[in-house]
Amino acid sequence: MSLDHALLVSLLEKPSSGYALARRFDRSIGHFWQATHQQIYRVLARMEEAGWVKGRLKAGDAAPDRREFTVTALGRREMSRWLGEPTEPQGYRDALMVKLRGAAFDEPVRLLGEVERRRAMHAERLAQYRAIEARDFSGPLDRQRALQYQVLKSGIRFEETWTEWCAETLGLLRDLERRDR
Amino acid sequence: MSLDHALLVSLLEKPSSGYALARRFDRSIGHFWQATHQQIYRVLARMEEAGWVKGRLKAGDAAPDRREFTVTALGRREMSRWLGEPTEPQGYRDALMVKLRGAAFDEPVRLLGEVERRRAMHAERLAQYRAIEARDFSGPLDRQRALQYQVLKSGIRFEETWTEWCAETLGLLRDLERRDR
DNA sequence: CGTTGCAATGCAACCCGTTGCATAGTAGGC
DNA sequence: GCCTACTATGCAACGGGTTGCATTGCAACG
Repeated sequence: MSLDHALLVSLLEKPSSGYALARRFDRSIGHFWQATHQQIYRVLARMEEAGWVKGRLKAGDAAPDRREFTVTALGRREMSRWLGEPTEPQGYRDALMVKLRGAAFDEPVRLLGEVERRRAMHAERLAQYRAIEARDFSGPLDRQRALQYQVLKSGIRFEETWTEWCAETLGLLRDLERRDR
Repeated sequence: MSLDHALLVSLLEKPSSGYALARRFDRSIGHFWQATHQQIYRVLARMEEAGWVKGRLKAGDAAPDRREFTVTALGRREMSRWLGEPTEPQGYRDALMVKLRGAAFDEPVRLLGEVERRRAMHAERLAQYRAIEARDFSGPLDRQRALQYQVLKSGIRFEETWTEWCAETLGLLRDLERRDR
């Protein structure tokens, strides 16, 4: 919800063009949020109309012209207002949970490959996060860095949880198979 | 994604009316998935047309007439087919992360109340899950029970992770405040 | 020089989820 | 007997996200 404010924060951290935002969402932030360029351009247009951001044409040195967006004073005020609002937790609906329950009406062992695949994916992400942690967040951190680190830490914790849970689930599935035979 | 299959599983576990499904989604499953009755009725209509489920009118004893849906053989086959498909992990985009990064451009201390509120919410959910665990999943479990328990366990793990992370975040925010003064 | 590829922006259409509203019947409170 | 509340179903409209396609400009490859 509210891609608007996610973009606002992203632009506060670094003024960018719509394209650059889309690319960045594929990387750092995008691990836990995905947005296509379409959404981004539309949201940017909406925010510009509302006066939260302002786009300036930067004639391309090499690439075609791009519109670089910066956050206005009004945008900052909106940001601040939004910070004060309460936010509800997002239910983490993952199809894997549904499949697990569904597997009771099929052969649970069929999920083995899938769960192992997922375990590997989460383990790999975890490794990526740890690499970022070591590279960018060792040593003393200023305020902004410290807060960014805390967000990264949530990613680390969740990927840890995922990998552990997947491993446990693999054990259960093998157990159920043994029981059936 | 694919509320269709979530409903299919729910109906396999227990044939129900649209209304009952909506209620159940508020409880057990709904902790990590929320669906309004609107969606549910529309999806049910779609699935009935596809022949995955069949609705039978049960003249109400007390309440008004309700249409109880059961899964057809075709629906079971679809379920089984879907189980074989790979599922991508759902990025857990939570506004709280965005706010934390945004707080770098405001007063981080303003988030204290919000994070504490969230910590309490997750702690409470955790307690609920643990209560369900003790009530419904102690002692030996059949296949279906065991799989349901594994889903519940993910809820427990994630809520644990959340509460711990929130507590850590509270520490950081207080730390940043001390630094500023 | 033409083709391929990528940076950068955008339109249009569709689907899904959300919100607000409507209805109809039954049960219980005052 | 009326009002409120709850069960049960549904329509309509809006907004956000997704997908597919289109365009312009530069750069590099053969």
